[in-house]
Amino acid sequence: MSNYQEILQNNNLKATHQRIAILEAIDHAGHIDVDKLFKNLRKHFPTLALGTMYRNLSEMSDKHILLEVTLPGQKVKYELKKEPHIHLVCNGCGKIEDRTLDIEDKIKECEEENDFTVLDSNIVFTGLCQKCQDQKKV
Amino acid sequence: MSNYQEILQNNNLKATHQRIAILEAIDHAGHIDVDKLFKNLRKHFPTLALGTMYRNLSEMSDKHILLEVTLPGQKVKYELKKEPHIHLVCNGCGKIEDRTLDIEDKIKECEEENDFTVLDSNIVFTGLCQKCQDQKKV
DNA sequence: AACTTAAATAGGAATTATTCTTATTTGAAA
DNA sequence: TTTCAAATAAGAATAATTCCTATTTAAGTT
Ligand SMILES: [Mn+2]
Ligand SMILES: [Mn+2]
Ligand SMILES: [Zn+2]
Ligand SMILES: [Zn+2]
Repeated sequence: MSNYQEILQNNNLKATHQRIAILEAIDHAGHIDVDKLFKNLRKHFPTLALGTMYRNLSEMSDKHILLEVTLPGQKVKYELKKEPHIHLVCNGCGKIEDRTLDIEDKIKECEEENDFTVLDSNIVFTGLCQKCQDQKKV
Repeated sequence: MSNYQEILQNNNLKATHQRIAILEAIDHAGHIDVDKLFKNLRKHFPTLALGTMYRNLSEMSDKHILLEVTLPGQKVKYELKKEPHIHLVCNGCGKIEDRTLDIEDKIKECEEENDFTVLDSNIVFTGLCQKCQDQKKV
C-alpha cells in the first residue's frame, strides 16, 4: 500500500480526498480509463466532478505520479507510475498484464544504428493469454 | 507510388476521389492526425466533409489499409499500412521516424515466460534525434 | 484549536471531437 | 447508357474535454 498523501505532497499537490480516491481506484483497477474511473468513484463519492477528474489525471500525469497507457484502438488508460514494464494485451478477454522485459540491447542497437538517443520506451504486445488460447482449442 | 485504386477495390471499397485523396495525403505526410489531414485536404477539396474523413479512416483501418499510430500524449495518427516497423519519436522536434528492429527473440522470450501468444507488437522509443542532440550541445 | 490563504473543487457553460441521419451523388458493373 | 448499392455532403445530435467562477478546503501559522 502506497502512501498517497506523501506522494502528493512530495509533488506539491494538496492531498485532497478526491486525489487520494483517484489514486486508490487506479491502484485497485491496475489500468483504467476516465469513464470507468469516474463511474467507480461516483458510487462512493457522489459529488465528484468530471472536471476534477480530468484536471487531476492531467496534473498527476505531468508530475509522473500517473502514467498514460495508450493501447491501439482503445481509450487512454491510467496506471500508477511504477517500475518500467511492457504490456501484454489479450485480444480475447481484453486483459492487460504488466511484464518486465529487458530490452537494453535492443535500445543500444537502435541508438547506434540511427544516431538517436532513447530516453523512454513504450512496448505493447497483443495476442492471446493462456486462458484464451485454451478456449480456442475446445 | 502505390496504386490506391487497386488497393481500395481489393478491399471491396469504391475508389472514390475522397478516399484516394486521403490515401495520397497520408502517404505524403507519413504520419498525420485527423485535423491536419482534414485541413490539408480541404485546400484542394473544399467540399470534403469531416464525417467522410472519420468514416473512411475507420473503414480503411478496419481493412488494414491504414494503421492507427498511438503515441503517448498525442492525438491518434494514421499511416499507410506497410512493413512492420517501430517508431522513433523525437522529444525535441517532434519528428516521427520509421525504423525496422528485429525483436523476434524478445517476442519468443515473452511468449515462453508468460504463456502468451504474441500476434502483434507496438514499439515506440522516444528521445532525441541527431539534430536535436547536437542543438543541446551548443 | 482557531485563523489565514492559496489551492482545489463542484457545477455548469463553452468548446471540441466524433457519430449519426438523410437527401443527393457517384463508381463501377451490366 | 442504364442501374443501383455504396458513398458523400451537410448539418444535427451526441460525446468528450476544457473553461469559468463562486465556494470550499488542506495545511501552514498563530
Ligand atoms: Mn502497466
Ligand atoms: Mn510508421
Ligand atoms: Zn485472454
Ligand atoms: Zn529532433
